[in-house]
Amino acid sequence: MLDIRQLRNDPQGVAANLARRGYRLDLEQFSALEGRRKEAQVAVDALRNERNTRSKAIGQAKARGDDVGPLLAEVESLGARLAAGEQALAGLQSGLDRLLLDLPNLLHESVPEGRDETSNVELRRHGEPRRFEFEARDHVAVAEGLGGLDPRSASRLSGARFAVLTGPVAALHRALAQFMLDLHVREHGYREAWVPYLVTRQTLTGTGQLPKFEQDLFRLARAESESELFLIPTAEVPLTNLAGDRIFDADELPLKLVAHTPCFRSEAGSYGKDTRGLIRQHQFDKVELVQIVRPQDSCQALEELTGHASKVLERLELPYRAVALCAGDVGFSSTKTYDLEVWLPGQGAYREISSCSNCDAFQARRMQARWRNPETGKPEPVHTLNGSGVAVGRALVAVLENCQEADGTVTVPAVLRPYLGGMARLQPA
RNA sequence: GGAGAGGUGGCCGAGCGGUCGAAGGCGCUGGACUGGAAUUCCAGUAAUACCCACAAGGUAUUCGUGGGUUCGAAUCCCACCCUCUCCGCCA
Repeated sequence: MLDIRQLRNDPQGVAANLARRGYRLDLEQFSALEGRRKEAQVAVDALRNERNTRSKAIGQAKARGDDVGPLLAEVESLGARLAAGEQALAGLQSGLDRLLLDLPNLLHESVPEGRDETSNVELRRHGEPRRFEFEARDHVAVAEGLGGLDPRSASRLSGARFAVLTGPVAALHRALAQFMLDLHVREHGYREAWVPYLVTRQTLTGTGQLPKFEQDLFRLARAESESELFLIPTAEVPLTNLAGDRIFDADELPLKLVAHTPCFRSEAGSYGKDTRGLIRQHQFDKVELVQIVRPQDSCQALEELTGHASKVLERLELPYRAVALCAGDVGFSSTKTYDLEVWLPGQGAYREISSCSNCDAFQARRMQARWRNPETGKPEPVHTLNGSGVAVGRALVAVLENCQEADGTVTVPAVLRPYLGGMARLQPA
């Protein structure tokens, strides 16, 4: 959520910033609505003030033993007028809230211009894509060769975009997640967390997935109850919301959290994209990094967090590149995002495996995550960051494709071997 | 699923129709004391919105959430959510 004060003080500037994303902010609609809301609120406040004053007078008269009949008569029509005013105000307020909740975050000035991913800026490359002396297969072929992928069963159980992994492939998947978690906890100073995979509408509103992107989520309705829960699309949601409704002391920050969770996405609107293999699934595992920091620290924190995610790929010896997302490609809640793209020999392309975002105060304002700024003594929004460290399913794909051998085996990256009982090579069953 | 208790400010906790944004304590901040500190003493210390210069000052809202009763609700009524204790069931 944007700071409504900034929207009032500098509407042109806000509109110009959002325009970089390709988002058109209707300033006239906003200022008309905001003007009417303000008017209604002033009117309602005045009526409530009158009611409070008169009620107090009635109380005092009663205490003295005076006749309150005339006083009651004076107050007779107040209730109806107040109720009408309050109803009008509530209507205007909810319209304004909805408008505000639907506005994306302002972009950081360093975000490059551009409409879509073709304008993203490559920052650096790490590692040389390996030269294969045989034709590199894609991860589906490699995994099936190992007898570790069962697409028929997956679709029989759950339909399209689900996977069943078995044997060495399932073990490799588990090893990857555990390695990442350990790396971030032991070397990068994150606190391990285990969190709910089902969350409320309010929680998803806090991080920005709702109200606008409900079609991307799996929603669970509970029988004979109006209550509902959603499957998390990323651990960013529960982890970041841990800071919600809190006021941190300065010395409690930064708060660095990591969790390994499944993620669930309905992938509405992505029909036909990445239909083969494990790239795009309704369910996948991810190790997620979240930082809650002081506002002055968030830019630096984004660089560090991206470094933490990069380290995963470096330790796995996977070639990757880092890109800065351009204006049109930065997500709703983010002010600035770096993507890490891993080299996939099966596709001959770099594909996203991590996305690291600085959400500045945008999420903090939505969920009331604050810290007490020693300089002002006041509670002020914290800044929140999140990043994949990294997507486990895609890391599995990357290892299978990059570490495959001509004979169909897969060389296990050295850092994963301790998690596989020392196994150095995955063999066909 | 059955029985009971409860949800109040950064935290703990009193209040149970009117002057209650709410006693008391903890914590925090400032001051006194001290060579410096601890202890002690004094004072201050909620958030949000609106008027307004995001100052001072003022108004409104907020005592789990949403409704209701009332001139007036933290306090009474209804529904829902959540927490805790005991019993049952269960990975």
